[in-house]
Amino acid sequence: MPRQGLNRDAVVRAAANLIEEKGPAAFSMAALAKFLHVRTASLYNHVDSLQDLYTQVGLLAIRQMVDAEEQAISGKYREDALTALAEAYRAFARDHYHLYRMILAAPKQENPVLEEASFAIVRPIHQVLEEFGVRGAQAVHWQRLLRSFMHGFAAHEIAGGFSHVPLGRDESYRIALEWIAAGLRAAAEEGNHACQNNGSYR
Amino acid sequence: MPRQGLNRDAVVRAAANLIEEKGPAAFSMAALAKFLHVRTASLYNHVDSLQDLYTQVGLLAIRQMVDAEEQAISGKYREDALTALAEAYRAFARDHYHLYRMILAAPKQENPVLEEASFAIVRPIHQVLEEFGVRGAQAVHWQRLLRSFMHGFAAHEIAGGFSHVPLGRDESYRIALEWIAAGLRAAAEEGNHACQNNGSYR
DNA sequence: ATCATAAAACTAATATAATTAGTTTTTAGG
DNA sequence: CCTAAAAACTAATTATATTAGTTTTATGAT
Repeated sequence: MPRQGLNRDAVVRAAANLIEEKGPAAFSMAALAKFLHVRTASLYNHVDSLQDLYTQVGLLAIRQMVDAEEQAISGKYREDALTALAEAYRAFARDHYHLYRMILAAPKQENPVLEEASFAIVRPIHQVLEEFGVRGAQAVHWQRLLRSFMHGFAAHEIAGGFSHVPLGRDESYRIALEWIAAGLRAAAEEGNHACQNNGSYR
Repeated sequence: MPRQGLNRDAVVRAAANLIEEKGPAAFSMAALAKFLHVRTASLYNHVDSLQDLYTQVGLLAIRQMVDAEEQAISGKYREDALTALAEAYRAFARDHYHLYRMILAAPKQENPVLEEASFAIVRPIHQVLEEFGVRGAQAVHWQRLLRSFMHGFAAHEIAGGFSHVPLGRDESYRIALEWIAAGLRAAAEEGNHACQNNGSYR
């Protein structure tokens, strides 16, 4: 048994690759073990359980996604940053869609690690909103709108839910983002001279 | 063996109930069989496979959701209809969130049945857009925006992704819908006196 | 160099899952 | 009342995750 030199990280990365390549349906401890030229039981030296492995893969996916987002917006501002962010989000979901699913597929109970990591996904979004001058409570509301839209669009695109009509999805995405950008400008404007009615937004 | 009087429909409904109650993790052919006071193998008289069962449960969920949407908007118009539709969508996802997941969890390959049924989910949305006077290509784009937002919001809410900040999610939802309504009014307006530039939207 | 120890692999076994084949029982219609 | 299809059953197969206990390999201290 020539030692394989595995560790937790290598196992998680291999799992992510395998899931991304063949899909989660084809994934199993046995499949991963075969891929790594190791017996199934050996994986438990590095990983607590299949659930644990899934959690780790989810964390990895989140980190990759946040990286992509931050890279996309670096050096860009306002509308450009918004477009770049949204395009990066969509591209990641499209190109790594098995991984993308695992991010939100994690059960909401427990998993404080994943909870915290998914917090990181919001940071680039808030940065863009900040540039638009949208702050405070408004920033929370608009972050939710933007994130919901991006995720929903990606989810439908992945599931093939937009394919009935051949009309360009790129076009749909662009139009939606333009309207959201207009909303951000309006919200920033409103936020500027709104000091007396601080409690009621809009 | 006092015959249980099962049929395809009863099995599917029981599966849906069981999944909704205990979650998909606790679901299995064995669990369903026990619930129905039947041996596991007997289920295969009514259902081809676990996959088949999942597909059927997904179809059932879609039907229930469309019903809820149509009931919500009946007798309402424009902004009222939009609000009612969105609220019904969100409520369904919240109250039946295990079922809601199965709607989009279906693999995009095969499953023409489910593909067709999910088409029905769009109909109520288009009806609302029609009332706003949004038609043609615009209707497709705005339907995608609205549907993406509703799904994304529901998905994040279900996953607990909005809970970090205690700021009201109801408020966020309301604000977003108001902005979308404004967009629909603008799109309808633009659509009315746009006859020469038919090809480029916005 | 050697050797003790912890980690990393292994073998073997258990429990549970989905699924299929083949058999018996029930029930509804002629 | 009897027959044939449907609905239940038993039993077996294959695959899964997981655990216990064992052997091997590196590595770091002597």
